[in-house]
Amino acid sequence: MNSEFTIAVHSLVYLASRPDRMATSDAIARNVNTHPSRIRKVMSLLRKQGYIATKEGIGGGYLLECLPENATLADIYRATSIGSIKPNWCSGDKQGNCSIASQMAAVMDEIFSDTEKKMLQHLEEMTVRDVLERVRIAHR
Amino acid sequence: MNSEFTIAVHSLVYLASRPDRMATSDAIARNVNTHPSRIRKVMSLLRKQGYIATKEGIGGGYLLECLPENATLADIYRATSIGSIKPNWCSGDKQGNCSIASQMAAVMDEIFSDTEKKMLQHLEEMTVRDVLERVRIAHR
DNA sequence: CCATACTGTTATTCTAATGGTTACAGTTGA
DNA sequence: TCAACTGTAACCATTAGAATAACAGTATGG
Repeated sequence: MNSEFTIAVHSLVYLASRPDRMATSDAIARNVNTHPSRIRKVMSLLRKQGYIATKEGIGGGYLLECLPENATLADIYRATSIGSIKPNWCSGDKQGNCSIASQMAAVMDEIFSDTEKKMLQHLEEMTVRDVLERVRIAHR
Repeated sequence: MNSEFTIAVHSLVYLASRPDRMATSDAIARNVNTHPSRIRKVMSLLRKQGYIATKEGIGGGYLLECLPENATLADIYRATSIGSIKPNWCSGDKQGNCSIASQMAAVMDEIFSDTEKKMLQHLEEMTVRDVLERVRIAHR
């Protein structure tokens, strides 16, 4: 799996932990330990789904728009990494006349897509608030 | 996810489809569309778990040792790709004193590991025989 | 017992994916 | 208008992944 999911979850948890629920890409990047530009790219995806709002200009940054208990990890996964469970590489040969070689890629595709759905059902049960809780408990 | 899982499933399905349940790495590689050496590497993993037997020397190759209806995709995933759901990249800074930055990696680790377990529960319900069936149905 | 046809494994090379960095235009408030 | 932000795209560096080569080990048939 793609690490933009990790970055997105971390960023939202970080925002949720702040009293004003705001931070700049720079502050988030320092906490996440990556480049501000990468944060901005991921935040862009989250903004398009309405989980955060952006304020440009001086005193700007990112603001958590949703309640931490309403943002599920499934939402975040869908916004950042859908399809990433499937490897890029495909086996077989679609054009060939062997039934296995020609159909395997399509069948595996279905299997990966079904598996991802199950994964999402599980991620549906965890929210940004839950993750923040877990972080705080782990910190003791 | 790692494509060795795909190669392993494809190879086992291919073996299951053969009347004698045998094939050389060369024949499997042609069907899967990769290099024989890669097949041998993956088959080595499957052999260690007892799903196939190897015969070296002339007339040798790989033999399906289990019943196709007993080999689940979860078994194959465990043999080839366990842990591959988790990205290599980790956020935060374990040494730092911010509770979020220092704990996030561990919490995400747990989340990925739980998610992988759910995935395995789903893969548990599909066998090599089922995949072969699906391939045959898709071929019509 | 030797030539042949296999597997097992490691090392090397090539390619694609990923993450880091830079650059710069656009936006906003003091 | 300047300074502090975001939005994006482009580029570079690193790493992971796949293909290939190489060769030792093993079994079989002549």
